[in-house]
Amino acid sequence: MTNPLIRKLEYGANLTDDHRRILERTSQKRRQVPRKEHLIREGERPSCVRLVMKGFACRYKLLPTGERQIMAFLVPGDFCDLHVAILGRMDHSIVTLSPCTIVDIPRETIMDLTDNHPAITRALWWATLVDQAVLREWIVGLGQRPAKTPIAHLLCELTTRLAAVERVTDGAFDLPITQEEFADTLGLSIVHTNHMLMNLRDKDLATVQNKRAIIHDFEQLTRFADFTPDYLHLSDRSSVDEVNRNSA
Amino acid sequence: MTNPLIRKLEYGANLTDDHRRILERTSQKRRQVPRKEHLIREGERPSCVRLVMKGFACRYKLLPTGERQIMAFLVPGDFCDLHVAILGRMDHSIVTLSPCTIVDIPRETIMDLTDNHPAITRALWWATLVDQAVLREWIVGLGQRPAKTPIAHLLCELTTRLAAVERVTDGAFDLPITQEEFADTLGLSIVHTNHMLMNLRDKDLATVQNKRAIIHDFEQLTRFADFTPDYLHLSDRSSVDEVNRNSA
DNA sequence: CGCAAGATTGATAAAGATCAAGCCGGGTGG
DNA sequence: CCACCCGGCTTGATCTTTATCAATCTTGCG
Repeated sequence: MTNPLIRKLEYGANLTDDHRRILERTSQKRRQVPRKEHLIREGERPSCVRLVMKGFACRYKLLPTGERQIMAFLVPGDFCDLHVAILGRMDHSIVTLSPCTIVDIPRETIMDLTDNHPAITRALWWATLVDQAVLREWIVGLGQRPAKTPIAHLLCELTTRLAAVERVTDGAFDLPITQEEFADTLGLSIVHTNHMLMNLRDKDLATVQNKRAIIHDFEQLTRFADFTPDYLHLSDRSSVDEVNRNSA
Repeated sequence: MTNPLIRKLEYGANLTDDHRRILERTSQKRRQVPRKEHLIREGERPSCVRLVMKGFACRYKLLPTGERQIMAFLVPGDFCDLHVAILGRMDHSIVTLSPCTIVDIPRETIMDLTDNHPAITRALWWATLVDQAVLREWIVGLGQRPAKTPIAHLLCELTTRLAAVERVTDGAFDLPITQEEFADTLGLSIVHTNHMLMNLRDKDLATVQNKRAIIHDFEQLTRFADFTPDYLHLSDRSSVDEVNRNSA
């Protein structure tokens, strides 16, 4: 399995073998992190930038009512905190949703990359802009009522993002997200989230069970969710096509 | 009144007089745009980057149901589409909410800045990361129930952002946003939005009327909305303090 | 003056929350 | 090896929030 960071950045920049070698070198020293472990907490000023190589994590914020709002899912190839290199202070926390393989890249390495490799800088820049586009799309989803659509939309998005880093086979992929975590993402109660997921199952669109998602009909699901992948800016459509083919 | 772009970027970077002069030069050629005019539409690939100098605009997306979701308010000093320089294609539209003064900066000028002025690049980078943090905070707000808090939170945010570019005097500022636009932002009906705004008025926290917002008690309002300005990364707190002083 | 956009008010209906209970599956200790 | 226990999923009943529809009011403006 290829390096998911490199795999992802290929979509946003024309990398040379040289660039690939440099990126490969930065993501050498890996470590394992168990489930439900914090990767970073609100308020911290880390000296490393973390990168997810394997597993799922999420950004979240705790509310004074004790509820938590999840603001992003991090999948292989995603940076946890590239932005703190500039902003300094984390304004939210990140926790693993499954056992993860993490790479820590020293801030100096990032600085070196951005000073000396414009193409890589551009690629990293691109990655954060895609993250931004995803946030905008989530806002669109959360504003929506009724709640059936957003959950289907989220599944479409995850399918597409994971396909881009080759984590989807035969229209199915590991999805270590509990219904409570879905609920915290969509701002719904657990009960209602359950209803919505069963609704998708009843409609033969997708089954989310046993930490695995099976997309029965991606075509139909995208129509149901009014999903268009353009905001993910994965102009190379091959992986998306692959999902279509496999779930057909 | 100073250039709002420069005023804002001062929060994120240490600019020299040289930098200020360069930025001042890029934002020379201004044009007026009436209310409800599109600045850019989904799908376009503009050759200029647009910057708001005066007035309000918003990012939005239209849903197939005909509803619209507003994803960001643009105030003086904000870029409309800095990101298309990298991503290429707009994945949403931008429309003015009031008459606006706009600056068009050719893409080449931006490229020149990013090639030759690392400090300015860093400042622009910082600005987009702050935009990203704002999007995350909106997600937190939209996930929230009941809906009283998010609307108050939005008012706190606008107060703080506008104070940072000196658009707040005596705890009051121009706010050319209709209740329908608030509704499209918060994912609420117009009627309910109206109730929530009146609720804030009844509580003597804030009055939004006649395209103007009056913050009666910023201290109380922030407590009510559980607002902390840290995500705006305006580490220089002077303008925030000013709001407090003036609305006291 | 009169119109049109926007704000307000009231009555009814639907979406979704909350509370409560039962179920299922897999890990653990006796 | 089996009983039990716990986290997560499912189901049902009731209650709150918020939408929808409909009407009236207010205000800026030509």
